[in-house]
Amino acid sequence: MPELPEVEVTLRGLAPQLCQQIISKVVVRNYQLRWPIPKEIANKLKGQKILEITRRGKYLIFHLSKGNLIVHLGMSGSLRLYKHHVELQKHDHIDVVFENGTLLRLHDPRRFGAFLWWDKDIASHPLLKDLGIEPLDRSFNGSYLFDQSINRKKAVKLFIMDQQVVVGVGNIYANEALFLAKIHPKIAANKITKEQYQNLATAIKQVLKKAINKGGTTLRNFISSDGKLGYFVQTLNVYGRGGKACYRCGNILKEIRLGQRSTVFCEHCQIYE
DNA sequence: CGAGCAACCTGCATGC
DNA sequence: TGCATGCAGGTTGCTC
Repeated sequence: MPELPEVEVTLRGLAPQLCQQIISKVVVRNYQLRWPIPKEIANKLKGQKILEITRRGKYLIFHLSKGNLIVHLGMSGSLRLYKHHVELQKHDHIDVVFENGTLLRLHDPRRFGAFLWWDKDIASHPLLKDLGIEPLDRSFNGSYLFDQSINRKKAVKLFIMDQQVVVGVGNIYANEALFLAKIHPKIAANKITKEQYQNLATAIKQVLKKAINKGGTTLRNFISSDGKLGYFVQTLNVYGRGGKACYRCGNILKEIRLGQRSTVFCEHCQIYE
């Protein structure tokens, strides 16, 4: 499921319910995620209070009394809260039970997610320490992208999906943002002007914020719901629309592969030069 | 630095 | 109906 907006929506759904709650039990049914879940995780987490939940890129960070729980949803993961008993579904790998009876359940069919313990400075974690800036921060703007692009010859789409440049821009929203900014995905990053990067930064913020807001509208269903969160609620201009007509000019949208990822764009609106 | 690929997994759509 | 193929929103890590 998740790009940044889905993770942010998950965070907003969980935080009000879980902050100040104390973990009474953790059940792990499958330890094999992207990295093996630490064997001692259940004992480690038991009795700890959730002080705060934050997000860094696509990572969720549960700040506990004695350290941090880092969760990544990978390609297919989701976290859901339940107030009452529900039937176990296939791929429900982890349950975190709280003293007030609330259940937090991780579901992840492809098991590309992560569930890790870290009791040192959170910023120093190997998975987090090299991450780029947050796209919704003020410091993320055209000048930043332009400066970062000096000497970078890779395709601009891969450049904005590089988590060391800016976090949270996944394949769907990279396609969408480039369409909005009228930039061809294959242009070398260092060939793009500062003005174009200003448009691109604006487009990225716009696409992400819109998705978060749409996800937010389904938040009321967050608890014990089977409704799908976030995705595809907003209209996608290009992603998944290869071979169909461009909404802006009617031209047939082209689909190519870039870095093994599906890339869709309009050859008329997004000029390659 | 960057392009390309393989890997980690399951589910789903497609075509024969 | 069954089976093989290819693809999917992420990320690491290797080769050349």
